[in-house]
Amino acid sequence: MEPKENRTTEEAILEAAEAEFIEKGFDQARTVSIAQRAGVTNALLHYYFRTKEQLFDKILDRKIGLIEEVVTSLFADPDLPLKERLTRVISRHFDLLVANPGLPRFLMGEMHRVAPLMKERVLSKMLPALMSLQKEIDMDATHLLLDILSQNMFPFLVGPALELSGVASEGMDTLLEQIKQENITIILKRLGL
Amino acid sequence: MEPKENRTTEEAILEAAEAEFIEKGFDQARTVSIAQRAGVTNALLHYYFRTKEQLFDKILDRKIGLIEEVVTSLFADPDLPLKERLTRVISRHFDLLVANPGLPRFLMGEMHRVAPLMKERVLSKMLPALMSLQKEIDMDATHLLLDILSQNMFPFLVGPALELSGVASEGMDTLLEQIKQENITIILKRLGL
DNA sequence: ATCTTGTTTAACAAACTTGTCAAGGCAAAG
DNA sequence: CTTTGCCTTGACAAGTTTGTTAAACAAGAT
Repeated sequence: MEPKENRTTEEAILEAAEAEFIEKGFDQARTVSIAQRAGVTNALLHYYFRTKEQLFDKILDRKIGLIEEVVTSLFADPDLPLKERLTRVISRHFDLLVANPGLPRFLMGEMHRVAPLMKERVLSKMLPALMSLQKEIDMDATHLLLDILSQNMFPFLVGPALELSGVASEGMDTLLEQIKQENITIILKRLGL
Repeated sequence: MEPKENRTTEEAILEAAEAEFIEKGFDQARTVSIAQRAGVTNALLHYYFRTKEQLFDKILDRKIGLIEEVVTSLFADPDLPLKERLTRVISRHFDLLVANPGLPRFLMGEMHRVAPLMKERVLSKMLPALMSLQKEIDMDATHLLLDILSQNMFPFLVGPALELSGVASEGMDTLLEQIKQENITIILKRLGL
């Protein structure tokens, strides 16, 4: 018999798992809670994904994939002006975070699980881009990249806790856009661009 | 009868708890493990500190206290030149992190527990200093402060994971000093100082 | 010496969580 | 219709972890 076209339940579980894991982190996430969210029993969850960790890894894979996309954008348009390339990287990275506001906190909290995969899949792809970038700037390229990540991620790390200095959700869109532009300006200014 | 002078066991438990909590976070921390580290039984731990959460709160109090110290240094020498004051704040904050390298990761991971206490004890004290600082600079003072925190904390957040770009522990001291000076320069340059 | 108060221990229970199992259901193939 | 293979379920077991309890212990007060 052909594999039945029952992606729905599997997808439902994956979506529920993604929400739960990002919301609560691996430790606080409960498999039964995920199953409930997906509208299935816990046994079914374990039927599709043997263990909690395997389910987690599936989710992690998805998210790392998103970051890979941004990283590969470092290669794109290799003969565009440096200023323009950096602007795009910062912008795309920030947009990624806007679309996944919980991602920074999730990755940071699960760093010990994330690091190996990150090193293997992302850092290796980043290396050539970093090497060529290094030829164009004075400061250490790795350090620059870390600063970009830092500056972009930090609002999302502290934001949920401090409610971004009391700003409600109304002006959120414009505030985020403002922060993004600011981050771009700051990085470019540091390189004298 | 006067309270017996048996601070030793209580302190031992507190120290063990601090190590365990910062090392593993609240969820992964085990009360029995803390008790073992302190060389006592788990029952004794619960005798001194009723619950795991109460013990955690005691530790959190200590750490928040450290941050309070740095924050209050914003008030110190109110008629020192702005440049000098900022330099001191960045420097003291960075030194605090050097002395407590696990603190950023700990605070970030436990943000949901940290945030309320942080808001009440630290942010309130920060407000007057921020108001007066705002009169002296163009950009948003809160944003500036977040950037300072961001820039200082990030190396400690990603450091343990990436091994700080492969740098071993030998050159660590000088590397940290280098990063600190860099952070100071970057912030000052942004303000045109 | 005995009482009292704070300390310490071993054993225990209660709750929670992950993961398994045996059995039934359902839809297409034969 | 029956077989076959995936899907689904309820009940359950096994392990962990927090927190309690009753009883013993040490030492100063009376």
